[in-house]
Amino acid sequence: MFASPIAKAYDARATEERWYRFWEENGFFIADNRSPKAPFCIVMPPPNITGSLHMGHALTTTLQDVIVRWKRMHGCNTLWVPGTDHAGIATQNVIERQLVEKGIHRRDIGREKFEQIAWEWKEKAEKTIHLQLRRMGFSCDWTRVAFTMEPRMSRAVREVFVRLYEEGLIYRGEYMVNWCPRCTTAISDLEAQHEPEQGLLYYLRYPFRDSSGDITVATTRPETMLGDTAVAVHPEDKRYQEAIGKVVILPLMNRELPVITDSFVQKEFGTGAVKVTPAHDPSDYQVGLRHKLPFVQVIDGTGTMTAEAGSYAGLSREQARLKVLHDLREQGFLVKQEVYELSVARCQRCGTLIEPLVSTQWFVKIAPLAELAIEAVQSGRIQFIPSNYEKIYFEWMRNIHDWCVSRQLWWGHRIPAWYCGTCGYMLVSKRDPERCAQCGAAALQQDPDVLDTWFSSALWPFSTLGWPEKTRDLEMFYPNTVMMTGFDIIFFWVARMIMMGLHFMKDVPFRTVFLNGLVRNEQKQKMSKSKGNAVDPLEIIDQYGTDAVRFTLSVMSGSGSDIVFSTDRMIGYRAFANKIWNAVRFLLLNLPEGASPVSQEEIKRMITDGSLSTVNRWILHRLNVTVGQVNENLEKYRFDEACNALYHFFWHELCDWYLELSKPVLNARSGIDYEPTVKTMIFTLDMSLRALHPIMPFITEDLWQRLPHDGTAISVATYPETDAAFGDPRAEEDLSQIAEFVTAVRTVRSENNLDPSRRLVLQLVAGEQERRNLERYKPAILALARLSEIRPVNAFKEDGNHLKGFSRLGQFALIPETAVDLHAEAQRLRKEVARLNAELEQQSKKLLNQEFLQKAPQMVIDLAKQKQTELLERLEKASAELRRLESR
RNA sequence: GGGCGCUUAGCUCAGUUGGUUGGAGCGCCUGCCUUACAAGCAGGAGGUCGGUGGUUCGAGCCCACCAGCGCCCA
Repeated sequence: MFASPIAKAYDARATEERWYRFWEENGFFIADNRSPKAPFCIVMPPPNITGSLHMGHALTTTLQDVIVRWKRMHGCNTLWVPGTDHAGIATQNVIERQLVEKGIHRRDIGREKFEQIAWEWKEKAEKTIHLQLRRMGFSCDWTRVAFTMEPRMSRAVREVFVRLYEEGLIYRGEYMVNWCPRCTTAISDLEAQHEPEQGLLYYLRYPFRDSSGDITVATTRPETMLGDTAVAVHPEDKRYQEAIGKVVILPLMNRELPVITDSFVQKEFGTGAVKVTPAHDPSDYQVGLRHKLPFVQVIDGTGTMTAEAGSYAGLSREQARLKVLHDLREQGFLVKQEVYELSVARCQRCGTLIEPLVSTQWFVKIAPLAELAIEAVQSGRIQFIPSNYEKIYFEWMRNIHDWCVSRQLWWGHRIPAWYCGTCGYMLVSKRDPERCAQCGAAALQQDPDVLDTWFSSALWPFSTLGWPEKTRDLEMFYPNTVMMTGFDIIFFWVARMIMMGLHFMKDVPFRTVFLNGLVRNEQKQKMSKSKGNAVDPLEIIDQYGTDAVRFTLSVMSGSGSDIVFSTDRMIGYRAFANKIWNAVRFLLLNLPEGASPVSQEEIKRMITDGSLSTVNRWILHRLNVTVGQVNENLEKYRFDEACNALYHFFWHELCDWYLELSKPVLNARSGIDYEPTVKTMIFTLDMSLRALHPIMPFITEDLWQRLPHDGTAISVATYPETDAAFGDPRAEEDLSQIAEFVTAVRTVRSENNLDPSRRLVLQLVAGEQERRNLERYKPAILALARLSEIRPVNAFKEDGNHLKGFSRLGQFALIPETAVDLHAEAQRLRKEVARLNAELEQQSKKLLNQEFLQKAPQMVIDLAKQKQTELLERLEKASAELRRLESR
C-alpha cells in the first residue's frame, strides 16, 4: 500500500483521495437492510442544487459524519442517505439569471425547454456537490443517493398530495398571499422576510362628499390609494365619532368611500384614521372581508399598475408612487410626509418587495398536523438538542398558519390536479387521468403550478427509504435515529418533517433533532453567497487538509452555538494532524522487525501479570479515561468536549510525557521494559487513532494501515470502549509526581536563565518510596529535566551555591555551574512566599469559620485541611530558603 | 409588540447537581534546531467571570433589578 517510507511531515493532499476510493471500493458505507445489528440512520439534509457547498454544509455534514462513523465503529448497522434538493424557486432564479445574461426570458423558450435546461444544470451541480462530499470524507451510502425530483421521490410527493386532499387537509382557494412580483409566484409566510427599513409616512387628505371638511389618513404606500375602498377609524376614537358613516371622495380617482369603524385600527398610528385597500394589504384584506368592501386590484402580479389604476395603468409600482405623490401634492391632497421606520417584507430568494395579492392557491390545513407534532415533542418522543429550541418550536407551532404550497414556477413537482375543459370539473389524482371523471371528456388541463420545495423535503425521512412502497429499508431505518441540521430551517423543514412523518408513517421521523449553529466569518457576519463573503470548503481543504478542517469545525461546535470561522484555528489543528503523524512516525522508526498487532486481551494479560511499568500503565489509564470522555460526549453531541479530550490526551499526555518517558526504554532496544513498552505503544496508538478516526478519517486510516494492525480498515474497526481493567489511580498519582518534579526543575532552571544545554547536578531530599519511584525512570527524568545526576542527600549545605525547588517527590537543590544571582532568586522566592501566604490565609479563614465546619460536607472540609497542610509545608520551606539567601 | 438567548484572559469559546487557587485553543513574552515533529520543545505573564443587590457556611453557576448585544416570530 505504501510506496515510500513515512514522510517527515503529513501531506494531506497525497493521502485523502486514495483512501476515499479505498473505502468506497470496499463498500464500507453501504448499509445492509437485513443485518441483525442495531440500525442507525441519518438522512442527510439535501443541499440545494443551486451551486456548490459552503462552510455551513461542511459544518453540519462533518458533524453528521462524526456521529455516523462513530456509530458504525460501535457496531451499528449504519445508514447515511446522501442526496440533493431541486430547490424550486432558488434554482429557477439561478437559471433565469443565466438566461437573462444571454438576453432570453424563460417565456421566450417555453416551459419544456426551460425544464430541460434545468435538468442539465441539475446534473452539473449534483456532480459538483457529490465530489465535495467525497472530498470531505463523508461516509454516506452512495448506493442510496437521492434527489427530490427523481421518480421515486415524485411518486411519494404525489401520494402525499392526493391523500391529504382526500382527507380534506389540502384545499384550493382564493386568499391573500405573499407574492413576489419578480419571481411571479406566491411564496409562503416563511419565505417572506420582514425587516425594518427607513421610509416615509405620507398623510393624505380625503374630503367628505358633503363638503363638511376632510379626514386625513396616513400611509407608507401611497400608490395603493388608487385601490382604496374605505377609510377606517377605531370605533372608540372620540376624534372621529362625527365622521363615522360619512362618505369621502377618493382623490385622483373620484371614488366614493365609506368611513367605517373597525377595532383593528391603532388609534396611535398616524392620525388614527387609515385608508383601506383590501386587495393590497393583509390586514386591509381582513377588513374588506369583514365589511364586505369591494376589492379593487390596482397592481398586478408583475408589480405593474392595472387598468383599475386609471391613468396610472402600465406604470410600475415605483413609478406610480412618484406620480401619485406628484399629483396629490399638486392638487393639495398631500398634507405632509415624515420619516418613518416601517417593516417591509421581501422575497427570501431575490429580495424584491413582496406584493400582497389575492389569488387562487393550494394550501395545507396545518392545525391538525401541528397538534400531533407538538405532542410528539412534548411527550419526549422527539428530543431537541440543544433543548431550548423546543420552546422556539412550540412557540411557532402554536401560532402556525395554513401553508401555501402552490408556486407559479416551472421547476418543481407539478400539482396533480386537472381541470376539465368541457364541464370545469377538478380532478386530483395519483395517476395522470385520461378523461374527466364527471363528463368523460378528454380535454383535461393539468394545473400549471408546482409545489413548494419544502413539500417534497418534508417527506425526506421516509421518501428516501422507498415509501410509499413497504420496503425493507423503511422497515429497518424508520424512524431515523437523528436529524442533524442548521437551526435556521427548524420551521421550514424540521417541523414539517415531523408533521408529515407523524401523519403518514404514524410515527416520528427521528428521535433526536440536533441543531448546529451558523458559520460566521472572522468579522462575525453570517457567511452567504449574496454577501460575497462565502468561503469554498474545498479551498480551505486544499490549504489545511480535510482532517484539520473537520477537527476545527467539530471542536468549535460547542452547545450548538454559532462558530466563527478562523484560519488560525485551522492552522492550529493542521499542526495537530502533523503531531499525530509524527507520533506514529516515531513508533514506526523504533519498531522492531516483524512487530505484530497487539490485542486488548494481550495488554490486559500484561497488566494482570505485572509486566507493565508505571508509565505504561499510566498511559493505558489515561487512554481509558479519554475514551470514556469521548464516548460520553459524543453521546450528548458535545463535539467540542470530545475533541478537546482527544487533543489534550494525544498531545499533552501521549506525546509530551509518554513518548518522552519511553524514549530511553526504546533506545536501549532491550531490557525488562522494552518489549512491554513497544506493545503498549502499538496498542495505545492503535486505539488513539481509532478514537480520532470519526473526526479525522484520512490521516488515521493512513497511519493505522502503516501500524501493525488486524482488520481491513480503521473505518470498520471497533471503536474503543472504557474497560475497568485499565483504571489505575496509583499509576496516575505516581506519574503526576514525576511530571510535577520535572516541571519544577525546569521552572527553576528557566526562571534563573540557566543554559538549557547544560546538564546539571541535582540534590534531592526525599522519602524512600518517592526515591524508588524516581529511580525507575531516572534516565528519562535526567533527559527531560536536563540533569547529569540526581544525588540523594539527607540535608542541603546551608552555604551552598544552589537553587532550591519543591515538589511532592521531595525538595531539591539544583547546582548551577555559575554563581547564583542571589538578588533574582530572592525576588522569585518573595513572590512565591507572598502567593503561598495569600492562599494559606484564604484556606485558614475558611477552616476557622464554624458554620463552614458544621454545614459543609466532610469531603470538602477534608480537602481544605489537606490543602492547608500542604501550603504550610511549602511556605515554611520557601521562607527558610529566602532567609538563607538574604543572610548570604 | 411577542418569544428565545448572550455578556468569563488580547481573540474565539468551555465551565455539569453551587465546593481546592476559574479552564482550553490561538495570540503575547522569554529561552531553546534536545536525532518523531521549528507545523516543534521548555518556561512565563495575563481574569474584581457586564453592573448592583439578594439567597447560602460557600456564587462564574441560583433569584431580582439594571446596562449592553444578538437571534427568531408578527
